[in-house]
Amino acid sequence: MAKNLKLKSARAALDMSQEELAKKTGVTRQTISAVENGDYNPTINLCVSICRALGKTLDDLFWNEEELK
Amino acid sequence: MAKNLKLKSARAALDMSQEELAKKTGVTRQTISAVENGDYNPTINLCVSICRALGKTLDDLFWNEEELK
DNA sequence: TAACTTTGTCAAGTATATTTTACAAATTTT
DNA sequence: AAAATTTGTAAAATATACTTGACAAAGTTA
Repeated sequence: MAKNLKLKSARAALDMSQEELAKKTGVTRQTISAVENGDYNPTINLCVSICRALGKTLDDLFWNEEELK
Repeated sequence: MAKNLKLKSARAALDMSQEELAKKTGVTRQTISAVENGDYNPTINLCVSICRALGKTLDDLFWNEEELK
């Protein structure tokens, strides 16, 4: 799976560490790392929590228009 | 968890059965039923597949602006 | 350069998403 | 009304999301 660079940069834009984001979303730092690196397939609830913590929407962070698999 | 009525109605608008949607998204009919009825928390990949099958985006079907939990 | 923070990763465990099989209720079609 | 299709649901099994603990590699700050 591909890295999620949109997520990574949205977090960087807020100068927030993976640990901080993890705490805000109620999940582990390792989980945030894995999501950013595309190591697996998070649940929609986690995706929504991440979006809320970063002031973004699902389409902003988890939707890729191009890759029409 | 709440029912996903946006999904249910998007599918109805295409006159597509749960079975058809299940086939298109590579998942079981029961899984589609469970997602529509809010019985659990699907993975983002499944949500994206569903969106693609219905010609919608994640924000269309899985984002609720109001409930700012 | 040395302390400190941040990030990647791994292995073993737990929780839960998804499958399979199956049956009944509800809806639609004939 | 009967036949056929669609949907809800349930129990047991499997796959995988997520946790915990831990260590090393980068990156940042003093």
